[in-house]
Amino acid sequence: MKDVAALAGVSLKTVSRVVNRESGVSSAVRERVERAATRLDYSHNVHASNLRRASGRTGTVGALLQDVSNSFSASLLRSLEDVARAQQTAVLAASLDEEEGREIALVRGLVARRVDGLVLMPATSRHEYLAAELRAGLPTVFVDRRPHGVDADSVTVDNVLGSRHAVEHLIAHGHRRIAVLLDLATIQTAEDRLRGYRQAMAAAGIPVDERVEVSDLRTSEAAEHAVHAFYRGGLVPTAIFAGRNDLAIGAVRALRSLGLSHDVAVIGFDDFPLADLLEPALTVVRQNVGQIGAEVGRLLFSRIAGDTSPPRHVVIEPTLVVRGSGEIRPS
Amino acid sequence: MKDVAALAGVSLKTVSRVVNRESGVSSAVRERVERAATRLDYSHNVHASNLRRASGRTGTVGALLQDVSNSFSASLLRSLEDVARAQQTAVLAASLDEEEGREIALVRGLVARRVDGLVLMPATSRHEYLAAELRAGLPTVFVDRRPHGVDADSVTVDNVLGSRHAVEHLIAHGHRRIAVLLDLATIQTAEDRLRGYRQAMAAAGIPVDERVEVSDLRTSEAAEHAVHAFYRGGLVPTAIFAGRNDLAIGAVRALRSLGLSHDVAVIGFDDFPLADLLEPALTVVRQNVGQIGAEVGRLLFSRIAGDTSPPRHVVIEPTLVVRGSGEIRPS
DNA sequence: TTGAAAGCGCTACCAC
DNA sequence: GTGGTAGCGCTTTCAA
Repeated sequence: MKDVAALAGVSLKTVSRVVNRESGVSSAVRERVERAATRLDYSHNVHASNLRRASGRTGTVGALLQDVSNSFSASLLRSLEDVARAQQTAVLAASLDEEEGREIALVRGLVARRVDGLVLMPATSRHEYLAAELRAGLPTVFVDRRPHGVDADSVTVDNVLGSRHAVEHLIAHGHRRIAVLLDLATIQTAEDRLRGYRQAMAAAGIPVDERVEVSDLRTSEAAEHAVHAFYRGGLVPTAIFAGRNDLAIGAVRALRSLGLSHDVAVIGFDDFPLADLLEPALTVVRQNVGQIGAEVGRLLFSRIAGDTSPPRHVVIEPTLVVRGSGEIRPS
Repeated sequence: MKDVAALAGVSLKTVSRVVNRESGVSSAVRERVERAATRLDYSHNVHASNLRRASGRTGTVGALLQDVSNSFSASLLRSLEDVARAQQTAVLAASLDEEEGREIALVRGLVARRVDGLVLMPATSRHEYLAAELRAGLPTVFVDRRPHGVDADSVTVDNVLGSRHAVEHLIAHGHRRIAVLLDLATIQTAEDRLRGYRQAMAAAGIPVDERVEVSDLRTSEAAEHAVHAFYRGGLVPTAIFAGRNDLAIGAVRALRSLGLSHDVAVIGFDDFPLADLLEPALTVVRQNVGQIGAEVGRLLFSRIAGDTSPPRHVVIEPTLVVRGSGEIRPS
């Protein structure tokens, strides 16, 4: 910038004015400065700029998601990005893979980068480590999972409700032996989905068989093995409720290889591309990701803009998307 | 930092040493400083730090992809993230949606943020606008599409080869009326895939019917309409080669609704989750995304580490994954 | 082992 | 309209 000023024969401050499109520069001078800037390949340094700037904004937000390559996180990132772009803001994205240490280290990194805001799909179950930042006013929105031990904005889905509806749907179609596949028991959404399952079973007066309640499934393959184990072990559930989309896929794979895909009902939690093209098409509990992402963006940027009202907790109702696999009757 | 120094009764420089874990601080002093830092909720400001630092690194790289919510871009982002994390580097991710203006604006933004490196899946077809940055030594890796008008590292897939293999495979199964669905004709990968198609047809001595060569398809729905149009128009291809994964999905949808999914062969370019669970399972040309991403990361960080050897162009050979839909014979 | 002063690239503030 | 000076939060250099 010094060089540009020298070449254009003006002061530093004038170059700064031109670069920032401030008013009060004659067009002759402006043009001279711009020519000098191009000639020297000048590129503005926003970090130096922000360091001195009153606003303190960096035009960057952080998004810590479960895994940017899974369709739920990826879609969320995309909708956040769209809101951010409209606010001239860039998004730092990272995957946590349910690793608590990674979450804490990454949050520290983002804070050190002075992000204007934070979107967090936490891997941790206690969030006291964020207390200082929240007190200092760092705009933070929890997504998919609520904050624990601190208060902050959140956008979540009513997992208990979605899960209960799914299981009620299966029961209404005549099922009583309904298996449930779940993620790590320590993850709150998994716990809520189990609760919904149990509520529906209890309401229908069906005793729960813990041998068909399988938790801690981390991958599609794990779900596949679990389903194979059911039938090898003679448990023969007539319906399966899968508490995450890849677990549903694992279940479908297992049923295919067992030749049972048209005999055993399946409902998955969380929709995904192509669920409608499977045979039978997969009935799912849909979380409206676009709506969640837009809501997260709206909340985050209203905080960044200075909204200091008490934390808001947006709860989105998932909907059952009927496609076929969930309407198979017990044989 | 000033406050921490005051509270700990030491100089600024000493606090800096402690924060950066430099040697030459007595453990008594170190501990006093650390206590003061925690008490004041001190958080290091990496931007101020980097401003003065000799290395000039920011520990941030930019990734401009086609759309972070599609599975190809998302997987690429993920593998890049894994390499970056190992280098203590964060990733700024953004989607271009094939918009040229967006690409140029975002590159400017990333340069102004002084990213250490850039991964670019360009929307533009000419890249002279990057010349100054490349000359200045900004580590840049093109992915999926080669640079034009400038020289820079690239990791691409041999699209002509992959496409030719796919069409040869269809021809070997007895097809002669093979339709092809493609993205925007201006996108180089689309053009290459068309070339591969034509090479295979020419080599087999099959005349090309331009009515079944459909370009400029942007969405799954567009592909679906195109396929419907074939059969309404009496063109009745016996096989379809789809030059992008969502176009293949659109084709499958159309064939389903026409009741032809077991009569017309389909091969898609680019694998995706669940392609094996469709009925019939989808035969695809697979681009090994994990390998591409890892290669991109390796190249990028070797440049960041100071490797100034001439640009390298890594070309990855795609492979045909045979699953069923591509082996249907003409009826 | 510790500290003082200069300066990274830029903008705020006030003077002309 | 334009420019000088101070200073953002930190690291560098060199001296103690």
